[in-house]
Amino acid sequence: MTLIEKTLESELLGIVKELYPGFDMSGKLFVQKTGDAKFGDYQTNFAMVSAKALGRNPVEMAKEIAAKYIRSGTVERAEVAGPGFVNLFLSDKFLGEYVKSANTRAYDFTFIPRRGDVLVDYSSPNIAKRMHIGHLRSTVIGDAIKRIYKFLGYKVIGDNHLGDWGTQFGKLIVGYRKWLNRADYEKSPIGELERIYVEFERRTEAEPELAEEARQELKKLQDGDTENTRLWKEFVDMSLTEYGKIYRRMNVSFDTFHGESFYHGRMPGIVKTLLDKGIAQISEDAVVVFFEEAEHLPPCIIRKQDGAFLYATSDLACIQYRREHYEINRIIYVTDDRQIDHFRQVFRISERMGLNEPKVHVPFGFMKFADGMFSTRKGNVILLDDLLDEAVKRARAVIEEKNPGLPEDEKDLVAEKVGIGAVKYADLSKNRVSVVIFDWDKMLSFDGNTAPYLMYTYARIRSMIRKAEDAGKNLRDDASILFEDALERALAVRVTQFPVAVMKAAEAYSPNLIADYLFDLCQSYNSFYNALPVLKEKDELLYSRLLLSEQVSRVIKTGLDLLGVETVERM
RNA sequence: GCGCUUGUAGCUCAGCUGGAUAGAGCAACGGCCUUCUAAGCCGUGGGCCACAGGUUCGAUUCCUGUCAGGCGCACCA
Repeated sequence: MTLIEKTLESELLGIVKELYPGFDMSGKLFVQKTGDAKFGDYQTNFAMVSAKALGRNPVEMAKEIAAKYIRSGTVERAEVAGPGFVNLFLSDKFLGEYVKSANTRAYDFTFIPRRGDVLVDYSSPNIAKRMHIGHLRSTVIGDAIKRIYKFLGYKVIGDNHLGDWGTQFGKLIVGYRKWLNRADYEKSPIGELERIYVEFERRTEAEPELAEEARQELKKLQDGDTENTRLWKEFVDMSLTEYGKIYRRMNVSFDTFHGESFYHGRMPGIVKTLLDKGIAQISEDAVVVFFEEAEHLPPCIIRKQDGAFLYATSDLACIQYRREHYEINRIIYVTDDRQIDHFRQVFRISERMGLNEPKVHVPFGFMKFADGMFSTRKGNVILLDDLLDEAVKRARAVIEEKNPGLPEDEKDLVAEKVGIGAVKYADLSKNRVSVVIFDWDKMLSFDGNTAPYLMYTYARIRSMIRKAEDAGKNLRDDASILFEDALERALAVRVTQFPVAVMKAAEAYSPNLIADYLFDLCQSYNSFYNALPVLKEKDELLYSRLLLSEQVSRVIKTGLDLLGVETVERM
């Protein structure tokens, strides 16, 4: 179905064309929601934006435009306000019908240029390390961005760019040969590998020759040494098995797992190209790209003195690979903001190489404790599984208190969804590009703008609809949505705002805009729910409110799904 | 030193490509369950939107500068 803004804009376009023939209104003509119901439901700033170019008074223009709305079926009345706003009050009939058909037909997003593939890089854990809460944000935000772009009709590929080729493998191979505890390794493979890694870091201070040994093992691995390759493969496979469990638990999925190793074969070619084209040069035996002073970027090392490749090399190879295998619409990288410079470097270099596809880095603030950084090396991490367990445990306790009558197995299921939803939403509802101080109580809050609040609103509606069905009052196709109370109307207007909220979230790569929208919708619904009875009303009003409730529940479910948060029918 | 980033209520944060008296949640206080799930709703108090200039009909939003925090700055990812 056509977005309400599009309907209103095309109507406005007709009016404006008639009033100001020949005027170039590109980029000036748009309709947006209002901040307050007294300013109508939607508004346009066209008069204010165009007055200067037309040499007119904006208020007079606004009056001319408003006057043309007299016989519109969509707009009941148009008012001029302030310095030249035209405030549009939708007709109840149009609004009711729009809300009634919302969600039953797919929204029409064909006006968005959606050609090609959107590639999203996210999660990207380092092999042989258990996932901890530092991996949460990239995983959850990346997954949501993927879902949001899919919803808009893009073809999306989610790629887990695994850290499966870094320096840690040299250290792991050395440690594996020297200190591995076989029994522990069989019991908890990644746990033991982590221990070895920490051991390596601990000993390096006293035995600096270990570092050199690790460098050599890494080089051997990168040159294809059989034994080192076998070990490497073992580490990767075991890690992926563990990650698979946690991704399933979090309802996160990927289309490809092309880690850094996947691009290894391309890296010499990348280096050669960069040198041949004069983009890179040899400096202190390394291959380095330097930037212009105005770019304010530090030199970027493409190949180390010892011949090994780096993160930047694999990212360039990755872009090249994608160019050959996809029709790239854009590439989206979701990582913490410490990598901003890295991606600026990679993007600049790739452009000089002629790899000009749009690329965007979506940075977020990394998470730390009040007293310092997480570090596998130091051992002060909170494992992702432990965080989820704690969340589920707390959710279980609340269910026990609020809804003890639920069957035990359903309590478990609901606790899992509520707990995990709360954790994911805690990250998705924020837009902060600054450090996040980890705090159990904030991460696992169930009040206010949280997943449990939204899920609760959904469950309430479902419960009401079940009760209606039990009473023989099923939803009716021929019901109309009536606006007897301002609360109903405010709620209906919010339902119409959903698709644009999704578009804005996509444009800004900010899932929190959907979270904000859903929270607002749910607050509006709960006010309605609290003030206006549904099942006690006479039929016409009962079916109207039931249908409105149903439509709200669908938006909540769809919206939460875009955030990767599941709903439950009761809680 | 250079660069990036952040600064909004006591705390945690929204604020939609510049829009009308700046919004939530938590915390505090006062109400609402014989009525559809009180994980809820209604109300009260709480703000020179870090500071100073500039652009604009209009600035929390854009530009410049200052101050403060965080992060990055050749062979980690």
